[in-house]
Amino acid sequence: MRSSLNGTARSGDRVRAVRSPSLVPSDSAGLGFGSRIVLGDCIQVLDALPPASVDLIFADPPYNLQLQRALHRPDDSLVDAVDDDWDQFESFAAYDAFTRAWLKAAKRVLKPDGALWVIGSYHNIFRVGTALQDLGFWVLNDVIWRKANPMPNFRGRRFTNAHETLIWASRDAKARYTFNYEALKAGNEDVQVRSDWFIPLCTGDERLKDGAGRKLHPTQKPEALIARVLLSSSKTGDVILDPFFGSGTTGAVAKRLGRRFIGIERDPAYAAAAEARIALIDPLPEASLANFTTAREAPRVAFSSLVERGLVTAGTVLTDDKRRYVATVRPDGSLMSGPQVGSIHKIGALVQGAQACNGWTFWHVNDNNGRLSPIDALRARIREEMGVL
Amino acid sequence: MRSSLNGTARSGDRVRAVRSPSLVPSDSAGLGFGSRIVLGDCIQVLDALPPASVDLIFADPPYNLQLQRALHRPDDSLVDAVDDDWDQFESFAAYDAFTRAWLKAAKRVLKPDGALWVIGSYHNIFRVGTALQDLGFWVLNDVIWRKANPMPNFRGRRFTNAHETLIWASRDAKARYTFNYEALKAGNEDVQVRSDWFIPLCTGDERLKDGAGRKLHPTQKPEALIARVLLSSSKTGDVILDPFFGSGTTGAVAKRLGRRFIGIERDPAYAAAAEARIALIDPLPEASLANFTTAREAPRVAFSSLVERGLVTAGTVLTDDKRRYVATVRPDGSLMSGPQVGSIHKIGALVQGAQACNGWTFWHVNDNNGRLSPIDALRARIREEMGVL
DNA sequence: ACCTGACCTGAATCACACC
DNA sequence: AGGTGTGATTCAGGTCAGG
Repeated sequence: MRSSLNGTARSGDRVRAVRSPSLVPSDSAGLGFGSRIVLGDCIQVLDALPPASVDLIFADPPYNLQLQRALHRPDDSLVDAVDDDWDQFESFAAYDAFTRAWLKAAKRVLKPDGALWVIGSYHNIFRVGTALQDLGFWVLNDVIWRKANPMPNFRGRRFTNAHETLIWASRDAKARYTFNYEALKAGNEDVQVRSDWFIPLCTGDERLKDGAGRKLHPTQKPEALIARVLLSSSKTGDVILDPFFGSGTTGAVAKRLGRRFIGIERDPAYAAAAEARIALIDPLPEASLANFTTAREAPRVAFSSLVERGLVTAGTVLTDDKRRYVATVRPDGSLMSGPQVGSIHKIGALVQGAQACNGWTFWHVNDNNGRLSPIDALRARIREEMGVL
Repeated sequence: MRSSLNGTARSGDRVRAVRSPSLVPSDSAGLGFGSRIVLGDCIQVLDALPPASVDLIFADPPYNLQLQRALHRPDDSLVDAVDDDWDQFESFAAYDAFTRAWLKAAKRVLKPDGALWVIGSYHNIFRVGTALQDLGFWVLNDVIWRKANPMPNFRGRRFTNAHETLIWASRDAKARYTFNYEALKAGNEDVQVRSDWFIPLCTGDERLKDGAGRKLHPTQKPEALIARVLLSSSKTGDVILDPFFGSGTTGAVAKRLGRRFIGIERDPAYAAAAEARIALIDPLPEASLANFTTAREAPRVAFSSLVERGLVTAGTVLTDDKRRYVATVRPDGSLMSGPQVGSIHKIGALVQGAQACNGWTFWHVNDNNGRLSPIDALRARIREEMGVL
């Protein structure tokens, strides 16, 4: 397999562009001037690049998921798992060795003031972060990608795995890394951008499909995520390197944002799809580059947050407006009526024998004057604090 | 077993309860029955506790590298790349050794089905997560505490560090850990709780002050955060251990929520402040804390018992809710569909060509009005008779 | 054109009691 | 202790067909 990846390379030159490996920057593949996709093993390709030649690296390495068995949704449909060969490692030690090897090679090609982003999940991100630190990278932030629409936990055995983690690190502690603070703040209603980013998954038209209409790549990232990475920590004209290029999202975003890129990918099918994808991208007019706003928070408020903040205390007895029914607040934000436990809505429906009930308007607390006040009034106070109306 | 929890203090031990190290559980310090604060080094105290005696551990370990002079010698630290900055490697190695030592000691005192939470930031959480995995803990989720009111980044050189990371891990991959899924969902608008939690910092009256009005402890965590941890992954009466007790937030929340706790703290001033703080806590009313039976835990009912009791008679034809499939009840409680005979679940799956099927909710009978009613409703009547809801 | 509802899908470490 | 059978469990958002 490995030989086929670079079998066309000349002796002593394992680095080759998918197409037109010219010696000067060109754009015959439509990737943008100075940009290219290189087919091959990422460590070998990195080792063949000149040292200190890259401004920023974005890496989406294998996560080393350790899936035990098939998973079905409650409707019995099968979850399309990431079970590709490239994500299989024998042990944590094997994964660590792989991680240290590519990080070390990546560090060599970074300019002295360069920086690196890596994305991962709890399966691998701790290994990556530890390796980074051991190799002398200097962590600047860990950033949370909060998924707007994550896959639920179908068996109800854990919290919804609703985020992934990115680590942003400079080459070393002395590096004068790029951070476009003012532009980010200006695009964020004049508030500093936080370390938690709320961005939807890559779905719909943005998701690349194969000939049969199936997803081309199992882990394609949303362009909005990469755009925020590049806009925050690179400049126009910078060279961005992605050692696990996959479907080429980094290249697509880099081209659109006026950055150059080097994408390394060992699967020829992915590399070809990426090339075709990126060729269709039109760079944005320079004037328009740095505008993004953070997504609005979902205005949903959990009853449990009222309990957490002490607006309603556990043990409080709620009633309806005519004091016909009662229920007791539990510390987890559920309600109890006799032996029944459930949400404010479920228990509201249950005590009335109704199909459904809006618990926010149904249930009331006694205010200081002995008058009843709906819990919805308390929710409004939380929303005010959140800045959401 | 419970008496042995506090029967190990001997003269010469550095393990000592702050007050009243009695041989039986007591509450002379007002901490709640079975709860206590132990003064001493966390590893030594952990080693003196009986094995497999703790349900849940919550740990907020130090990450300040200056604390390392008190750390233990490196045990199995990995010697790796030769070009690393030696000083830095040394300090990380010392932190790793400390982390592995306390995690190993913590694992010993956990019950087989116990679990552990650790909180940290990008300075230390990767080291902790790696050590956890290497020691055989099984990560269940990483959870993001999104701070409602984080400290801004004053110099404008990074993203606002607006979150901290918690790792929730069971003692090992086989552990049947506690997760109060239904109650959490009920308190969250009937939507399962995600891995990102939005909670304010500990400020105002909740923040403990010293005599001069300065904050008593530099990293006091909000009670709301700990409450969500304990409510999600422990039961009333469980023993919660906090090896870095500090200002005693874990104890305060545990007492309020009807859990027992063991707090280990090496600073007598913190331990004393924690004790005083916790003594003032009133546990919530028992009515709001009662454990309840979830659908998973409800006693099994055999379909044959419905037939035996005449709730369904042999020969009845069952259908699904859309009357697409039929099957006939046999006197032994099995179903027959054509030539196939099997359980309500097996036949339900078979007629649909599905992997699995919950026969209780799939199959229906015609009630007196000619409407369909799931056989699960009949099971509920049996469970009522049994006194279980 | 617009609405409704059925159907599909996403980096997932997703049982457990009983014999 | 290993094999077997029961039976509990999903959210947001997109597409697409049909009215």
